[in-house]
Amino acid sequence: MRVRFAPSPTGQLHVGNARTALFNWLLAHGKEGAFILRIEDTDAERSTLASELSILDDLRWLGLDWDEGPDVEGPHGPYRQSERLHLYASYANELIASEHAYYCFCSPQKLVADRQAAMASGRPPRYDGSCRDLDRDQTQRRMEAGERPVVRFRIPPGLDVTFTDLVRGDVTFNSEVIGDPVLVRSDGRPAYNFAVVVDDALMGITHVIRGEDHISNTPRQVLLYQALGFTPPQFAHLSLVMGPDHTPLSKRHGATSVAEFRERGYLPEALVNYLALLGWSPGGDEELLPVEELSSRFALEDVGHSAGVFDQDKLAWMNRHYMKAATPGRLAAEAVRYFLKAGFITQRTDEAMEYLASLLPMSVGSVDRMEEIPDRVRFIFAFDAAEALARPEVAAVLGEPGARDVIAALAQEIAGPLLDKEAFRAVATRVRERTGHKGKALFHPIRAALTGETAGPELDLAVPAIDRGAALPAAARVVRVMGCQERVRAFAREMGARPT
RNA sequence: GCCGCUAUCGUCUAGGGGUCAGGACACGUGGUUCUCAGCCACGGGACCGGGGUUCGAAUCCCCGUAGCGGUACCA
Repeated sequence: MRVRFAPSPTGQLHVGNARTALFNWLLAHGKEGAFILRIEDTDAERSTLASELSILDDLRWLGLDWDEGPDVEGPHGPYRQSERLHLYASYANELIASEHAYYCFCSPQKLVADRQAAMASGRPPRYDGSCRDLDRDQTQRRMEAGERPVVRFRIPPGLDVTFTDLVRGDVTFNSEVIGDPVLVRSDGRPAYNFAVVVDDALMGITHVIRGEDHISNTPRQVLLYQALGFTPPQFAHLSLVMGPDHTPLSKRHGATSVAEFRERGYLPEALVNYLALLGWSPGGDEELLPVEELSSRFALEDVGHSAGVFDQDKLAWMNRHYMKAATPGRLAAEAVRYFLKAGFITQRTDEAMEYLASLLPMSVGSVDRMEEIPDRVRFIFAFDAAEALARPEVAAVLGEPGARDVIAALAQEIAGPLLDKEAFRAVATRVRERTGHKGKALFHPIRAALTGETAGPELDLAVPAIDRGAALPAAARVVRVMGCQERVRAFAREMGARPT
């Protein structure tokens, strides 16, 4: 089995295309087939090398490695269509010689006019065949006169073309609705339908798994395989990915490219797991499956037929799951960029990374993506008593019964750094004994004074995290963290300046 | 317009001539907790419409309808 993914390098890798790549990869991986990457860059105006590089990068990030492709090469290369032009030219000549194809001199203007006329009268819009029967001399003369013809494929009339789609079953098109497609453009570059057939045949592709938008191209490709003397591969067409409003997933629905999801802090295994289940079901009740499990269970027969809506909420849920499953060290490596961006860390030193790793378990269960983590622990790095008290919800805590007493007592009881849960508990106990307040009346004011917030991670974790941060040397390159003792004193001072 | 594909909770889906139509996300309620989030429990929620075949249709067939795709010298 040989499958392929053949993107056009005209932008970033869209999640819909990533899913197509993934389904191909899962199939090959589960059946020990080969996964080939081919770059379809015959559209010179829109193709860029930067886009090719970013697509390769995104594929690698997702873990979809390929056996043959533009960077690794292989026995069927080159793997960029722009480097295979001689092959298309040679097969085009062969088709012209066998009269499966012919030169066409019709102007674009005529084609547009014909198409409009056909639509207006309710007929299928297709090429009218004006140049089908030009004789060799005429063709020769016009080419010598400087006209640049296209090469068209001769579609046999009145023929039902049926192919078996591995997802949908038999699909039939009548050749009457298919106009003679352009194989080679007037500038000599091959058109998609031609290049794809030549390449898939020459590269020995056995299963073409692609988006449903190609299903109506398939009959002309099947005919082309036959004319060229190649055996057509098996086809499977995947339904498309939609936005919540059931229109094709696009920018206005939010993130659509793999690069964007990566930037926002989704883990690749979360995106892979989510995408695998969009349009395919492994059958059982479990949905959180490692990639090896996905590939061993994947089968085209179990792929759904209908378009699927991309559900950001479910992706977020899976991402939470994989963030919780990841080790702190891995998470720190993945999330450090967001801390650098927030300015909480200024350099990736070993101490900074270690400190980060210690912070992540308390914050990771409550965010959807890694980019949200710094905000969840912002209280550690950006404490300011005056600012905190200026906020209504924090000021309101002071109005709770006994809150001022608790804070005053806390200011006296904290004698040094609270480096672990036990140290914090001991202080909290002494404050409780001194003030007689417990539960919410005790912890709510403590939270306000120590974090400057009214909500956040549990204090057992948050408080030691603050003082461990405060104990970090300047060389750790973590922004200065104010310790708990200093915090509560500052808070009490500000509180004193605000009478009840 | 023409051709093609598709149709089960809001979403992703399982199932498939007789089922209490199952699960997950989301949502609601309760519990846990100093708080938010999380976590746990419980709950509401679906077979596009109409015909036909059949003892029986969500399931098979036909016709509609709707959505999507194609209808290029884009891919």
